[in-house]
Amino acid sequence: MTDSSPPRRQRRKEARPGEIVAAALAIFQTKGFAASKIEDVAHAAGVTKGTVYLYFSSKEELFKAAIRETVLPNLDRISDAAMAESTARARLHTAIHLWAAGMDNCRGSISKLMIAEAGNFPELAEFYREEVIGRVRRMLIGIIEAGIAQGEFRPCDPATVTRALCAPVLLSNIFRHTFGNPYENQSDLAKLADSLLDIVLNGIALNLEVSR
Amino acid sequence: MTDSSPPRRQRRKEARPGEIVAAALAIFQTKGFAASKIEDVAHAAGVTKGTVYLYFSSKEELFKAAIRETVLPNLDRISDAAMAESTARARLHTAIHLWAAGMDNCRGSISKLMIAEAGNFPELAEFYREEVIGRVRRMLIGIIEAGIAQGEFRPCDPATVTRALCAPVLLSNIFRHTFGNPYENQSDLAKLADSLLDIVLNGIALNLEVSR
Amino acid sequence: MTDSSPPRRQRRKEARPGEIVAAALAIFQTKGFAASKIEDVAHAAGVTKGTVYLYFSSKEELFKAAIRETVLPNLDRISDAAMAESTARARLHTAIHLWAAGMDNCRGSISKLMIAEAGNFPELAEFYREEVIGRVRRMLIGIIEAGIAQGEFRPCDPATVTRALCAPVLLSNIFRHTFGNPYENQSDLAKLADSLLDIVLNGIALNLEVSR
Amino acid sequence: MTDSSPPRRQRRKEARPGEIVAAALAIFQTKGFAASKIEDVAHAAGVTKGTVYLYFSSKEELFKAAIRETVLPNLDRISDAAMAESTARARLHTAIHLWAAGMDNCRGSISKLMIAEAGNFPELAEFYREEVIGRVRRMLIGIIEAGIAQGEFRPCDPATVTRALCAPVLLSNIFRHTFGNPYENQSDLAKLADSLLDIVLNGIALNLEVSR
DNA sequence: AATGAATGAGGGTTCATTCAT
DNA sequence: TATGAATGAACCCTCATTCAT
Repeated sequence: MTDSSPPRRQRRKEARPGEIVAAALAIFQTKGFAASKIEDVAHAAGVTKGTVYLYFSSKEELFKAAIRETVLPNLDRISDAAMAESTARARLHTAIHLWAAGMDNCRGSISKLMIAEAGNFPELAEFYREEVIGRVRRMLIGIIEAGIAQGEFRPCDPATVTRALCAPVLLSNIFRHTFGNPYENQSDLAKLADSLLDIVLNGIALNLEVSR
Repeated sequence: MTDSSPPRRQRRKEARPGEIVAAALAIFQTKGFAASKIEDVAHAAGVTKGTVYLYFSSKEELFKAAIRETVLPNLDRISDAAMAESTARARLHTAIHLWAAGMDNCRGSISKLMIAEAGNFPELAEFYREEVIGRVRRMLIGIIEAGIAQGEFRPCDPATVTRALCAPVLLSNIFRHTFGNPYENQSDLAKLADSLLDIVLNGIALNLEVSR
Repeated sequence: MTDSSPPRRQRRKEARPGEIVAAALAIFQTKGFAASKIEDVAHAAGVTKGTVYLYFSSKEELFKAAIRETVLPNLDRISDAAMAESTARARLHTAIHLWAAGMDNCRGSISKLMIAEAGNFPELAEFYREEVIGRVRRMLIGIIEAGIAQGEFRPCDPATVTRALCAPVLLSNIFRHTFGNPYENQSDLAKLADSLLDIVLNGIALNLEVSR
Repeated sequence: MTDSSPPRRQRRKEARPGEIVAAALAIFQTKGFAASKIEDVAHAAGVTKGTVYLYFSSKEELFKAAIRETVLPNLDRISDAAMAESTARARLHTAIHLWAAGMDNCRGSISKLMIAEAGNFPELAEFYREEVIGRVRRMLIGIIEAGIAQGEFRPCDPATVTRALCAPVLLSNIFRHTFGNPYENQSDLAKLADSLLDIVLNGIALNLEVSR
C-alpha cells in the first residue's frame, strides 16, 4: 500500500491508528455507520477487533477520527492556490477545480457520509458544517464579492453563485457513490466544473432581456 | 399519557397503514433506516410494534412503502403544468418552481434518505434513480433542448444546465434537513430557484469574452 | 365434509367445538404443538382465531381436548370383538387387526404426537400411558396368559410377546407419518400384522434347538 | 452461583463446541426442538447465548451438529462386529445387542427427537432416514437373507423380521424417554433383545400347524 | 356468537464491547 | 501490544391472547 515503506514489522506501531482510520473511512463511506461492523474495519486494516479498541474507545470515536483526519488537510492548499491568481475569474476557476479534484481522489464521498449520519452525530455535523462547508463557502463568496467590487462580475448574490457552482459538483460526486457510475456519464468532475463556470459566468440566454 | 389520551385498542383498519407509513417516513428521514427502531415508528404512529407487522411484513417492506407512496404522485402534475407554458424559459421556470415547492412541503428530504440508504437497498436505489431522478432530469433536458432548437438558448449541454438548476435546490433542501435550518438562511427554495434561473440564464460576467 | 348434514348456518352452533378439535388434531399431528399456530387451526376449522378462544381457554386446553376426544372411543370395541373369539390365537388376531385398522384410518399418528409432546404435558402423558397404552397392553397380555394356561402357547413372557406384535405396527405407522410413505413399502398395516403373527407364533428357525 | 463457581470468561476454544453440542442434545431431547431456547442450551453448557452463535450459525445448524456427532460413529462398529460372527443366528444376536446397547448408553433418544421434529426439518429427516435407519435395516436384512439361503432360517420376509426384532427395542427406548422409566419395568434393553430373539426364532405356538 | 385489529411478552440473532491470555 | 473468545444488551419478528365492535 505504501511503496518504499520499511518492513511491515517495524513500521506497524506508529502506523496502526492511521491504517485503522483509513480502513474505517472506507467502510463507513461504503456501508454507512450503523451497517459497518468493527470487525470489518479491523479486517480491512489487517488487525483484529481488539486492536481497534486499543486506539479508539468506541465506534463513535473511530467515526469522528475518520471524519476529522480526512477532511481538513486540503482546504488550506486550495485557498492558497486560489489567492495566488490575479483575477476573480481565475481564482474561481482554480478554487473550484482543486476542490473538485480533491473529491475525485477519494474512494467515497465524505459529504454523503455526513448527510447520512448527521442526525446521529450532532456535534460532528456542527463541526463539519462550520469547519468544512462554511470554510469553502466563505472562500468562494469572498472571491465573488471581490469580483463584483472590481467590476468583473455584475451585482448578484454571491451565496447563490457559490451554490450554483458547488452544488452540481458535490451532488454529482454524491450520486456517483450512491447510485453508481453509470448514471454519471460525465465521469470526471473537472469537466463538469468547466461547463458550470461557463454557464454561470456567461448564462445561456441569447436575448438580452433579463429572464422573468 | 394520563389525562386525555385517546382510547387504546382503537380499530382503524383503513387509516392505520397510512399513519404508519407517515410515521415511518418521518423516523427514517430523521435517523436513517438502520438506526430507526420499529418500536419508535409504532410509537410515533400511536400503535405498538405488533401492529406494524400487521400491515407490513418487514422493516424493509415498510421502508419501501414509505418511499413509494411519497415520491411519485407529484411528478405528473409538474410535467403537465410545465408543458402548458409557451416558451422554454417559462417552462423551465414553472417546472423548477413546482419541483422546489414539492420539496418544501415535505417534512424531511427523501433524497437525503435515499442517499443515505441506497447502499443497503440496491433495488430501491435503482427504482428511485430511474423513476424519480431520471424522470425529472429527462423532462428538464427536453425543455432545454427545445429552447436551443428554437433559438431561445445558446448551444450548451442540457444535462449540465439541468444540474446547475437542480443541484443547488436539491442540496439546499438536503442540507436544511441535515444540518438544520440555521445554515440555510434563504429558507424558501422558491427564492433560490429564481436566483438560479437568473444566473443560469444571464450569467454573471460583465464583459463579453467567454471565461477561460 | 359431512354428507347429509343440515345447511351450514343451522348446524354451526353445536358442531363448532368438534370441528375445531378435529382441525386442531390434524394440525398438531402434522406440525407438532409448538409449531402449530392457533390461526392455522382456526382457518382449517373455517372460523377465526377469536372463535377458538370462545370454546377453549388456551392452546394447551385445545391440545388436551384434541387428544382426549380422539383416543378412547375405539378401545372398547376392540376388546369386545376380541373376547368374542374362542381361541387365544383368534383373539390375538382380531385384537391386533382391529387396532391396526384404527390407526390406518387416522390422518396422522396420535402416538407420534404424544411422543413428541409428552415432555411438555406430563399429566397428559400420564393419562395416555395409563388409559391408552396400558389398556391395550393389558388386554393383549391377558389373552396371551390365557393362551399359555390353556396350552395354546408355550411358556413365554406375555409382555414381550405383546411388544413383538404391537411395536412394529405402531412404529410403522409413526414412521409413515414421520418420514413419508415411500419408506413404508408395506403400506397397509393389516399385512404387516399378519406377517408378525406368523413370525411370532411359528418362529423363523428351522432346526429344533432353542436358540442361544 | 456464589461460592466455588468456575471463573467466567474462560477461553476454551477446543472444548466449547463439543460441550455446546452435548448440552444441545440433552435439551433438545428433553424438550423438543421448538420448545428449547438457545439460552437454555447455553446455560447448560456453561456459556451465554452469544457464545453459541460463535460456533453454530443458527439453532438449526446446532441441531444438525447434535444429531450428526452422536449418531453415526457407532454404526460401523456394530456392522463390523456382526460380520465377524460365523452363523446368521450369531450375527443377528451380536448386531441387535450392540445396537440396543448403543441406545442404552445415551441420555435420551435420538429417534424420539427425530420423530418429533422431522416435520419441521425435512432435509434432516431425510438424512436420518437414509443414513441411520436405512443403514441398520439393510444390515439386518442382509444377515437374514443369507440365513435363509444357507438353510438356517425358513423362508420369510426379512424386512418384517427386522421390524419384529428392532421395533420393540426402539419403541421401548422411546417410551422410556417419553413416559418415564417406571413404565418400562424391563429396564435394560439387552434382556428385551434376548427375549425377542427367542420369540422370533422359535415362535410361541406349541402345535405344529401354521397359524391362521 | 363471532370477528379480527391490536397487543406485548418472548425468542432468535447480531454485534459493540470487554478481558484473560 | 495484540488477540479473539466471551459477553449481553438490543433489535427484529412471531404469535398466543385480548377486547371493542
